[in-house]
Amino acid sequence: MPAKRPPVPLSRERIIEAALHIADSQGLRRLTMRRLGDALQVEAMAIYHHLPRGKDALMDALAEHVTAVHAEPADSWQESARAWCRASRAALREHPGVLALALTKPPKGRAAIALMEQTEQLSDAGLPDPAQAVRALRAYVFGSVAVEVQRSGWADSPADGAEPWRPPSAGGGSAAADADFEHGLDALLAGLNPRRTEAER
Amino acid sequence: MPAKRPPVPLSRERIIEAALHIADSQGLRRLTMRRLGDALQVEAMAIYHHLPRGKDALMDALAEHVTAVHAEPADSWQESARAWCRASRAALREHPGVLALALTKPPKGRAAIALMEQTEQLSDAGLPDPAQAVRALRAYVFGSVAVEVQRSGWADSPADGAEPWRPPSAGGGSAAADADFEHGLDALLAGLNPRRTEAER
DNA sequence: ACCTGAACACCGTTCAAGT
DNA sequence: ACCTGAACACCGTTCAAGT
Repeated sequence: MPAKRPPVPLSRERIIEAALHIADSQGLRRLTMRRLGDALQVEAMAIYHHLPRGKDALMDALAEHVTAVHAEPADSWQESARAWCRASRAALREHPGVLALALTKPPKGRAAIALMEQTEQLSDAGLPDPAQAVRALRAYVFGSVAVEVQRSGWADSPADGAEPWRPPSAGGGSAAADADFEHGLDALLAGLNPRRTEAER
Repeated sequence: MPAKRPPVPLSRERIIEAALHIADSQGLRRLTMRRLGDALQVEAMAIYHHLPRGKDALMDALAEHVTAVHAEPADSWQESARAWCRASRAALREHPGVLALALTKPPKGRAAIALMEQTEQLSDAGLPDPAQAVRALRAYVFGSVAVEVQRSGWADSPADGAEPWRPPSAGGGSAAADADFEHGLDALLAGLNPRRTEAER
């Protein structure tokens, strides 16, 4: 019987991946340094070598991971905004276990950079207050995902599956939620428009 | 020297009040059964007599407390909706320490009842899909409070004051946030309107 | 009925030590 | 450089016991 040497060395990425899996399948309160070590086939203390600030650093990294979305600028600012709103929603929905962190922790690192890029895209398109527009769009994504995940009852039974998460498919399920999201997004984008009609007459 | 007998007996209300104070001033992660006991001048184990399911029950109670807002029905459904949106926002802003719970935990008890009341108010006003309207309004409140609290950097320094919380008053502070909120709320309410103009012609 | 004390299993983090 | 083992202070929760 061959002696087991850790096949793949520990890394920040592998730690975050494993942490997301635990949080999504068992809930944030069960995400523990020791359990995380077990999942990675390593003593919990080894994690500190890759995340020096310990659990706080882990929480920050999780929030950043699920919140730092990048989307290529499109033809119109509306399409650009639509793209990263959809991407943000998808990322948040995929990881309900860290949603509380994502909605609550101020953006840092790559998340903060992504925010700046988005603001710049809207600024280049000539929007009068691009920062405010980005805030409004972020608020929309945050709010709709929060309500959707709340409604799914995820927080009540976070121990069912190992997969990312599947909204209750029958009756008021994912398709209706998607339609609601797109509909509200359209309305918001229309509201953000520097009302061309008014200026033209 | 008179012997100190606990002056006021422990109660569910006093426990929740103290817990909110700790969460808002020090952060949710520092809200501990033992610390809570200290704040209440009692051994931690005494709390279990009033909250049998322990810390889980406490978390539920906190989410419910900050999320169960009641507002009297007004003349129009718009004014009713405006009233409880404002009340919800105020309650959430007052307690940033439990915002993560409020946005994440499915509504129970008085919170669920408040939701039903709101749906009924919109239903009585003849809105085609009152449940969806309530969801949209809730999402709006959740999202705007989330970005506002995030922006305030509260999660980065939850140890500064004992008072509920004061948004950074200078430069993009509370007044601008209020105006943004009202403006967006107007737009949303307009969008929810069963477009009278279209039906009339 | 309401609270305490001791106990148990578990947690985050440190530090010296191993390789 | 990367990981382990032992240790420390702290945590949630139980249970029998006190009043």
